[in-house]
Amino acid sequence: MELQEKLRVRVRRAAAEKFGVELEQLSMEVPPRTELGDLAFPVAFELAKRIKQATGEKRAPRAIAEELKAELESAAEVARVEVAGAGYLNLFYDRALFLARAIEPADEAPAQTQADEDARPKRIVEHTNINPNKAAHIGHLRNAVLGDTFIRTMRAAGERVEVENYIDNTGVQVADVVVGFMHIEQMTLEDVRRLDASLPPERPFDYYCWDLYARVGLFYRNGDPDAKEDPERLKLRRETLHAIEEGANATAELADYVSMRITDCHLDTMERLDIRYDVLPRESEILYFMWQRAFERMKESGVIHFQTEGRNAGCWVMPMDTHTSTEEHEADKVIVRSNGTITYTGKDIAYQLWKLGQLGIDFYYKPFRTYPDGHVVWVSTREPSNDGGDAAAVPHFGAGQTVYNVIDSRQSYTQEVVRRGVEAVAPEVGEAASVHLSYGMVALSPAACAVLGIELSEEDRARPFVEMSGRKGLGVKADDLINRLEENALRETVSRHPELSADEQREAAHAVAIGALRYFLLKWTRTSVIAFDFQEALSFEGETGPYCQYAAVRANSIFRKLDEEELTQARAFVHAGTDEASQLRAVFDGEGGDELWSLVTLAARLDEVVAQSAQQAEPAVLAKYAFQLARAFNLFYHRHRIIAEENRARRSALITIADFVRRQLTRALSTLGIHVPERM
RNA sequence: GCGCCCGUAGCUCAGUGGAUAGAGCGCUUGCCUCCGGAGCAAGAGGCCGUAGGUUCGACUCCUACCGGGCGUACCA
Repeated sequence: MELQEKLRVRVRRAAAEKFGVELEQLSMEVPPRTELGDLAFPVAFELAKRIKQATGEKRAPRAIAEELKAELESAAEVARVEVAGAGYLNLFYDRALFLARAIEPADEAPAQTQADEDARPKRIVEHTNINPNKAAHIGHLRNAVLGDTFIRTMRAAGERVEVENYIDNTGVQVADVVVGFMHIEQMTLEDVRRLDASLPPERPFDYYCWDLYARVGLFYRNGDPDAKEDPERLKLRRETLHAIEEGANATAELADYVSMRITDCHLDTMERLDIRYDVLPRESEILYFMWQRAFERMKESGVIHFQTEGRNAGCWVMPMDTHTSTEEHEADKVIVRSNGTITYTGKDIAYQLWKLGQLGIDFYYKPFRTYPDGHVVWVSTREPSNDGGDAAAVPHFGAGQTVYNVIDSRQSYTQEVVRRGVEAVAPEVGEAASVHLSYGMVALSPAACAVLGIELSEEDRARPFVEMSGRKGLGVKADDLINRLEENALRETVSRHPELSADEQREAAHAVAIGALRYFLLKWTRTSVIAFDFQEALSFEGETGPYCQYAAVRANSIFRKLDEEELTQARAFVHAGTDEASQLRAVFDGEGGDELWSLVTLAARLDEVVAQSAQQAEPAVLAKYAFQLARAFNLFYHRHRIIAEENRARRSALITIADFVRRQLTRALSTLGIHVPERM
């Protein structure tokens, strides 16, 4: 990276000296093939244009490139420079020198004190956010894996990040399940507790609620899925919702039990995927602590007003000039309903203002769960905690500089409203502080529907995919899919490695299953809709996580057979004097040298790919890179007998390259949340 | 109607304004002499939705059109 910056400066200086052109921007690219060079500057095209503009003189890009060539060639790291194509300036590194530098361990970052850490700008990422009323499905998994990987990528790029998982514990969806327990099953809180304790581990509480939630949907329709909802029965939902908001009654207690138990189940599911959180802000506390202040600020800023006429009479609304009124509805967005209750969007604005430190208020917290490594997830509470021990131990949450909300693209309108609300209340923070990390939904392919035994309507059959629906109980549960992946991986591991203990086999199978799942969810760019297909999701071959893991495992097996001493010697050879360097150059210049070299430059690109992936908030960039690197390594592995190589220079090169690539690949996978097992 | 997203190989998808548009799956054909075949290699397969424009240069940017998806709630 530093080297590239140095070369950039040289080109810019030469352009100024020889042609009198100051280039503010200078693009660099990687040539399509190694034989063309390691770095290309299309600068001559730009210069030709600028010279013509300034003087009217027409100069050939190739001739311009020729004039710049010498300046680049004089750099020590550069072996040679060629002018190619219509006028590219293509640069070739000194391969021996480059390899020696690439394998040097990165400088250790100086240890930070807590005070230093607290002073750094904080990014907040909110993800998962599953309604706590049923088991998580694969759509929720895409959200969580995307969010978690984005966090890992930002941390790898050196950022300070806080992870939040918003719990909508007082919403309609929770109320629906409570209606189910109370009015379909005629259960009290004690009954539900007893039921929960009696459920088998393979059909836990969140699974039970999944089915119950679907039954409630039918209940509202008097048992006919195609019928309209019965207003009498919907009244039960309204009453339940009201009781939950009121608090301090049996219904609210049941709702609290349900939502927290389900949240616990969700955290269990996410823990299987190595996904963890710092804090769980709940809607109940946002309403209790944050709403009044946020409401006042919105009124003061004039971003919302009280509507006295029309369809929205009696509501507090935010005008949305990006939208137009239609026959069905006004363009304004309702924030407070005419009955005085607050819409989801209203609560979301309050939450967002808190996340950006704009309300000057905080929640109370208590520990929700402690992970095996001691990390604590906190949950917001109304009262100071007395079971949490030392209040000073609570980290300072919120007040982020930038907030990323991982939410699917169907909610982009709501997110736009939130952003505008924040911008109006806190112009100094502005719209830029709120980022909607939008992604496409996970739908079911026709084949997946067939597997699940879902009967499709004629209309649905004509479509490429079918939307999942929690309300209808239509979808693939996250734990079911993970279970199937683990079963398949275990079967494979047992047959490949009968010599391993059962624990080791299970551990390897788990790593493979998670690798497969995380990679499957990350390989698509954010905007694309995933049409979920079992065969594809369960595959361990081709462009998959296990393919990448396998490459790293094979690399590790080389070093199991090699002495520690041999690696040290190989590295010493690469680092040694001019004589060894010229022998190394000969290796790269010899047959298959370009292929070896392209593997080195690809592996060396990890840091810039991580930076790019973080900057674009696009984990797929890193996922594709990991796959590409694994593919290149597999080819290398196939072509070269590393341990058997007798030529000293060649052997040293092969060993250090294999070691370098496995370290970079392992780091890339780890940033994707994919662990490399010992054997698989 | 309005807003956002998407049309690239048989299928599913990558593709910073730049050089010969790539991958996986599927299909055809080869490869265990071992550091692991969850692998490697080769082959077939493309008016990059259509038509204009900008540019030295367009899959990429702009405009129009055609086709698809999702929003556009006093649901969350």
